[in-house]
Amino acid sequence: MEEKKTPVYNSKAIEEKWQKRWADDKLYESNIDENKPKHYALTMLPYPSGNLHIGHWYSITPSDAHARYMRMKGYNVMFPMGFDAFGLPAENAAIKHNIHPASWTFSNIDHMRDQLKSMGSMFDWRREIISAKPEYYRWTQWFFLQLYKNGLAYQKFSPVDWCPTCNTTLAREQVWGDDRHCERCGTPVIKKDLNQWYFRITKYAEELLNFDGIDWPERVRTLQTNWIGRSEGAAVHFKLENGEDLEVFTTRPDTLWGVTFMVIAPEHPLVKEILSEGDNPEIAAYVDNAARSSEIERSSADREKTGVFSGRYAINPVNDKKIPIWISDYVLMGYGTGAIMAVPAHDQRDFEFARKFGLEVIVVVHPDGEELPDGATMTQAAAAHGTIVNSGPMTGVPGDVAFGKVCDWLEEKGIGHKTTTYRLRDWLVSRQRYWGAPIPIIHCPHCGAVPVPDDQLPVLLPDDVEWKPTGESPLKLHPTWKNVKCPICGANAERDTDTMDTFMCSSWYHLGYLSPYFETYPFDKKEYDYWMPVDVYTGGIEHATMHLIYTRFFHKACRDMGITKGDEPMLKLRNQGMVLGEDQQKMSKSRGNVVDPDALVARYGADTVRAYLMFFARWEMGAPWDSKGIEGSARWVRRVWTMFLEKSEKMNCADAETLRTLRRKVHQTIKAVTRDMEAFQFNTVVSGLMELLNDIGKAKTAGAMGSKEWDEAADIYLRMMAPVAPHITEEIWEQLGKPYSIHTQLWPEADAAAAQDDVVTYVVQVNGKLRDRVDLPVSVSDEEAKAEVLARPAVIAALEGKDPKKVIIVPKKLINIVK
RNA sequence: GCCGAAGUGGCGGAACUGGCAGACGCGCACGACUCAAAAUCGUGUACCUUGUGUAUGUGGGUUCGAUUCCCACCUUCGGCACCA
Repeated sequence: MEEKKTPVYNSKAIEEKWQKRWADDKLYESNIDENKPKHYALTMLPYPSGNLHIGHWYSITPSDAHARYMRMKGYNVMFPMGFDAFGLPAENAAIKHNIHPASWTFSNIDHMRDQLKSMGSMFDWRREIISAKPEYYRWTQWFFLQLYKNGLAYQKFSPVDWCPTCNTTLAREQVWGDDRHCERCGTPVIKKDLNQWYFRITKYAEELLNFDGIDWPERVRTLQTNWIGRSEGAAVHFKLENGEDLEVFTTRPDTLWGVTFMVIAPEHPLVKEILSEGDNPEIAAYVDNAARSSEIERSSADREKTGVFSGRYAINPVNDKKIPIWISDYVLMGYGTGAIMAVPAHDQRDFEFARKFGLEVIVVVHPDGEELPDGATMTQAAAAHGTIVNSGPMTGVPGDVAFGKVCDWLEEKGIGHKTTTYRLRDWLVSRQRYWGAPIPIIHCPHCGAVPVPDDQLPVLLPDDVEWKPTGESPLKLHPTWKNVKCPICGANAERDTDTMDTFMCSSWYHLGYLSPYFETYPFDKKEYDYWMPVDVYTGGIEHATMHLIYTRFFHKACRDMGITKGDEPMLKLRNQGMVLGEDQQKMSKSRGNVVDPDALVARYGADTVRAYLMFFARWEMGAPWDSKGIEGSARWVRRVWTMFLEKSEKMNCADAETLRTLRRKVHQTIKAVTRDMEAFQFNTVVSGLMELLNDIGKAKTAGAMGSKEWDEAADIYLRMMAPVAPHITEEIWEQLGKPYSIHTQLWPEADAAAAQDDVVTYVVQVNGKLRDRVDLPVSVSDEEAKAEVLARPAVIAALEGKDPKKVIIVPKKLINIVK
């Protein structure tokens, strides 16, 4: 038999060929085009750790496929990429290998950029930004100064985890073990108070709770709402014996008459005052110890309560009762005022504390429908909703109005007022590290904190720094860098030696892409007006509370300063889950379960790796890696190759029904795949295409190749597959003699008439159990369907001669007979 | 501990608005091709006590009908403010 061999699918050659061609033709460069609707697709930029791992591919590939889909839908799409290049790992590498963080970072970036290019993604590389470049961090510093000049940045003393041996601040990941010791030297960490910069994100707490006009996942909105943690309550002024004020925040002012003691955080100013007034070893020891616990430990509800009596008393302003003030670490300085009124009868934590230290318990709420609890004998805090008792003027007030009545009463008496508190804390931006954007402030003994003048930005990191193995910040140790003249008075002054939290760099990188390293402003306003806001933002769910709140805050603050427009930076957010190792554990070098994408690309080609990553798990869920499963995607990609390029033995001789069925399936698949693309359900995009390929294969066997239905199927199939597998589809497209490039074609539209089924299968149930299936024409009426079904032998048998009580008909789907 | 999410065959997953549980793929089995193997193609594949049978983490509830809604519990994963 004479045979014309189809060339073997060679992923490497094809991918190199098209990647070069696309770059040469500037196929993915995105420029302002007023004639097209714009689409700004943004995906979270990687940290240049050295190697792209499979998680990056998992995040980026579907984002790229969706951006390609939007382009085929007719949008002018921008899909940029960059590197979030400041951060701790570079500094660790510097200390460990005695290499400059910049050289470590930039060589990692060069490698990772090549890896990113191997994915065949539609990045516009002209728009790349690297946050560690002076041309970028110049504007990070400029933004800091804008926030400062507009009263949104301030300095405050606050504690950091500190290693006294290494003489350095430790990040949470550098503190190990239950005894909280330094990862480098094992010394137990201590807290150290440093004067640090904060951004006033709490000013925007209320607005950040509002998600109107943005399409963000419910779970992210919930996480952010809980993170911000709005509580309505009252501020109440207790008096100390010396007449000083001690303010507490309470969500339950209606229980004020049940207060039997107060608790203040170990960091509370009153504690410092007590310690400064004389030796108190017990309190000092307690405070030291509390400083060594993490906040997560301290806020654990099931932790054994500890505390120490302060020796002081306060006066409850509602009844002039003298109550003891205790110090305990279950009260956090960062929430409310760092002082609480304790109502042990109605709060479980207060109750445990009272029982442990033998403090009084007074019941002030009579829970509805229960016996009045006895403070002396109760074994847990009572429900706090019911009628108020034992509460002077408030006795007898029903629970549902007590809150409001007490607040009014407090305001009338001038001892308190209704207020709202948030769990959200201001954003601490100072880092005692080298590899970050220097805080552009000069500290002058006469003028205070003075902004570095705009024309002197950026404040460059000095290159000639020394790396101590202890991790001490080289900016502090540099002999000359910090010494400057005050820009206002000319006196000898010092630069701020701290750098900024890297979340500051990533709060505005979406603006950086608009016009990278623009010289006169952080971005070109023309580009801003065209591209912003971001239309789709994709990235990991782990960023739900921090980065994604910071960037919203940053945008709103900039809006109020006249820099940005609109209320939100990112209209639509979609998050992916995590790819675990084959052992179902988080991938990490130490576990040895890391999957290397380069090896997979070398073996299977980027198209197969892309297809598998989109197919093997629900994108927003993630899943463990399965190294065998990728074979299925490899087979699919190869089958597509032979399906459309290899001539069939039987050509153009299929019967009409085969062709009609083929066409129906093609148009049904357009509907399904389009719906799933819109919904970010990439696994069913690929499975839908696989299913269609199976049907195309049957049609090919039946002789459909060469028909106009076949040509339409091939054309539509390749266009739908192009976002998933951009290289192979471009190659087949070319070999079929179609016009370059497949990626500039339009997305196919389903023909509703062609997609219409001829028959529908009714599911027949008796009492909810499947008893039969009946194929009926689509045009059948409910009554006709019912008659057909009741005549079926299986139904007659199941009814056992009884009359149906009820027949439920779901049109075109199901008939359930209730007997 | 707190906040959030998820539990479906041997495995990853599918099931659109409460309506056929297991699409698609992996794996496995058998067959075709081959001297043979690989690759490819084809067929089959939830379970059992084979029947008006059981089954979507466990136990309850709502409903004609529940993987889907409600309640309680268990397990796993993400975040918890200096990893990014």
